[in-house]
Amino acid sequence: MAAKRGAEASLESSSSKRPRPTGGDDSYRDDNEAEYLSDPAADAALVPRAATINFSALTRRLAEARRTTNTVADESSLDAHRRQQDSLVSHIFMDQDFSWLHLKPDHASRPLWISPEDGHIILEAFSPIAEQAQDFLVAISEPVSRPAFIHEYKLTSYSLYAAVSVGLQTEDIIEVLNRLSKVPVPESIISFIRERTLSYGKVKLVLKHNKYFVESSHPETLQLLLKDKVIREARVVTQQTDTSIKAATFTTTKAPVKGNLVIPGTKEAEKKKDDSTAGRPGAPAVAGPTDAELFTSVVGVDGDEIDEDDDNVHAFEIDDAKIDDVKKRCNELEYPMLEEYDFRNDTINANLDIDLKPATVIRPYQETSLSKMFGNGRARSGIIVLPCGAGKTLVGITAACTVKKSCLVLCTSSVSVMQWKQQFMQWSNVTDRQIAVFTAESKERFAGESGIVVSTYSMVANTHNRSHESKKMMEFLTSREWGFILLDEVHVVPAAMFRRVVTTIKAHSKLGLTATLVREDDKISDLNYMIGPKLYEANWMDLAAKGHIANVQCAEVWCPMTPEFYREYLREQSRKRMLLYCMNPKKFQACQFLIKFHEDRGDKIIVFSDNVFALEAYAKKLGKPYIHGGTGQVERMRVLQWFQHDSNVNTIFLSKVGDTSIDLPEATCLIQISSHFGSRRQEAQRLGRILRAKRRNDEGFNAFFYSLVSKDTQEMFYSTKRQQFLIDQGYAFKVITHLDGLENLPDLVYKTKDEQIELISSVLLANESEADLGTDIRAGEGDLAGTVTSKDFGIPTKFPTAQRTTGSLTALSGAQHMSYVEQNKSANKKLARDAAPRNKLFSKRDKERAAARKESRSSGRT
DNA sequence: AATCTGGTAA
DNA sequence: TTAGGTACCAGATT
Repeated sequence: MAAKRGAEASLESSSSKRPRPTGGDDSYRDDNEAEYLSDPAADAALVPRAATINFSALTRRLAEARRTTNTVADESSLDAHRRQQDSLVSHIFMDQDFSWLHLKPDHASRPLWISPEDGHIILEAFSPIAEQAQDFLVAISEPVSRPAFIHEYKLTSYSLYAAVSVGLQTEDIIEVLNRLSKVPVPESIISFIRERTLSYGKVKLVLKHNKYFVESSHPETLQLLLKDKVIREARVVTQQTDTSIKAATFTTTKAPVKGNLVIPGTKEAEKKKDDSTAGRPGAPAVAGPTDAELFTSVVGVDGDEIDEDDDNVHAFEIDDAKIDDVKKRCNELEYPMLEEYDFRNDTINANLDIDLKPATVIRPYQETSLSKMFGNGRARSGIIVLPCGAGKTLVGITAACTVKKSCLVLCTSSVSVMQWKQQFMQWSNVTDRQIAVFTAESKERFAGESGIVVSTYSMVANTHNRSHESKKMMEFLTSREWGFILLDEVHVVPAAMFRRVVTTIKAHSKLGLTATLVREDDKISDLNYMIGPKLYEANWMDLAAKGHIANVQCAEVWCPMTPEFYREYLREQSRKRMLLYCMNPKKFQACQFLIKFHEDRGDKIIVFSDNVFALEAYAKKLGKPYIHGGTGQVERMRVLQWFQHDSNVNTIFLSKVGDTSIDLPEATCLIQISSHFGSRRQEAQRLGRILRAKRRNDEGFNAFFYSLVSKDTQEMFYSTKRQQFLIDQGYAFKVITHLDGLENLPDLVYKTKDEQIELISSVLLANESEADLGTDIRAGEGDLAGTVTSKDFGIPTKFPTAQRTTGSLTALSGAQHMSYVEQNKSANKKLARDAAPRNKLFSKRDKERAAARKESRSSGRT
């Protein structure tokens, strides 16, 4: 509803130029305008001046609208919260005035806006052709944010690199872009695309007959590269030169075509089985008539075949020891090398006779991602991004079954090693003898010349401190040549230690899989040359809409701190603060309430706490089983069994172990009570734990994700950061400031002051040196008035009335960019100073702590 | 098995 | 608006 308004507003015309509300320099706009007006070609295609875009007007209107609908709200944190949201909206909407861009006459049917400033692209996701447009945009640009109605993408060097590597051509990109755009594609963008794609995809790194070749269909490009010192020195000059005439110094061969390569598990594979005759040559890998329309008809996913069909390619050999340098160097020279493996013509490495089981059929998006990988009949190295629960494993297995060579699978933990093996057995026809596991416990080896090895990054990356068996195994791994290496959770690979696996293992092609291609450091872009470009990235919302993954309702629950508790918080150092806000009794109660509520609905609930101390305290108090790193294997299994099969155990508590290293059964509700700072990855990974729960519910949500946040603490800030990834995927976080009925919950924990004090003292006694515990007395803060009712929360009746923040531009588009800063810090300090007499407990504790500070911490695990 | 150490990620 | 505290893994020891 609100979003509809936003859509209309964005088409609103604004006839007069107006100064940008944010102030700032206006001059650039006038310059641009003059330039545009002076272009007669552009003018001809234009509609009257009246139809122009004005984002700033839109923004202002929305702000006004909100102000009037929301008179109740006082100058409160909720208000400040909104202000913060506004400031987080992409600056396109705030600072820039694009009223000088001229709409095409039929702009209404075209879904794109393109910013001439920085290559941002705005997609109207409600457009009838949005889906096709999305396919295209995902191929050429980086998704920035994809909430419900308005998507934002950005053209970057890497995204164009990826586009070229999946076979798109420069002019096609420009043409399709122009077709989809409401305004003529700005010259600045066109030249950016030309400039970038010119060199991209022109050079390939190919491993042939055990030798690495730099290959290109443009000999002049190779010559250009050889001018570089690093590359020249890495070149291997063979005495015996090829007789080809075309480029005297290079080897020249026929470029391969896709021919009749068929990816198993696809519809095409089905058809082929029926045909008794040989497959038709040139049949497109992407048979999906689903995206046949706009995108494929214009561009053609296999466009590069046509291009290369009759071309010759040229190559020179390089020293395999210097591969990494060359790759890096090429990247710097803006000639990133695509890595491709011509596995069908590899006669050196033994084939591995595996295939998907006949009954296995892969889903359309899995097929699409694989077709990007195998589009030209070779295996391209790169990364596929799919949400958890969307079948990443099957994509990997299918790829392995397509390549049919020896394959190394690396994952992060030994648990997922077992899972991979199990999945391989389940989906494909590998035999037990062909697949080997290499972990701390078991060091198997496959029988025969070829096979699959599954291992962990740390097993392969560690150099010293190896057991004898491991050493021997590593020799085996490094000495042989792998056709295919599968990197599960690739986002970990840029880590200093793990990145070495890419160079120590000789593999012809690499496929990285991940759900969350983000890191909190800046190393994620290293993957571009270490592994390859991002070949495909699924839109979570799309998959949810189509029923492949669960439909999740996300909410952030604000739990007020009690005054005494908050006072402690203000006095404490950062480390202890964390414990204070984790153990906030209000949070305790909220947690209890939510568990009760969802257990009554019949949900299976997982509660996450990063903090083991808090984890234990919560779990014990609420009488639920828990698992953390220190929990023994036997105990783990027992608890998981209960959770899975016993209808009396519907809730478990998990520490960080649950993030990666546990094979979690299905759950439908997830509650987070403490987490690792601002890690977007962790947040997304945790959410992924409930995505598998796809009850094929036709309407509404079937999974729930709550973040419990102590109000007015740093947690608010981190929480905002953490959500960013999910918000960009289109998830909307609702803010709940009040859980209705919480006070009336029978046997509510820590209801009385006495109980709360008791909690404090028991905690202090138990664990003074290791961790501090929060304290508190009683909630006092009045909740802020919100304006939206529980209906907006999407849960029928009975659910606690949710009060949440209302719109803002982001809300209109479905996202709530939430931001929180501690307001008025000086006031906080004052509060701490003027603190009423603290509980006696504290002064005693202070003394004790001062004494204990000298002693080094003797903390251990439980 | 339980526990310690060292190394690693986020 | 970054450093550091925390938990996990592998390997070795009794």
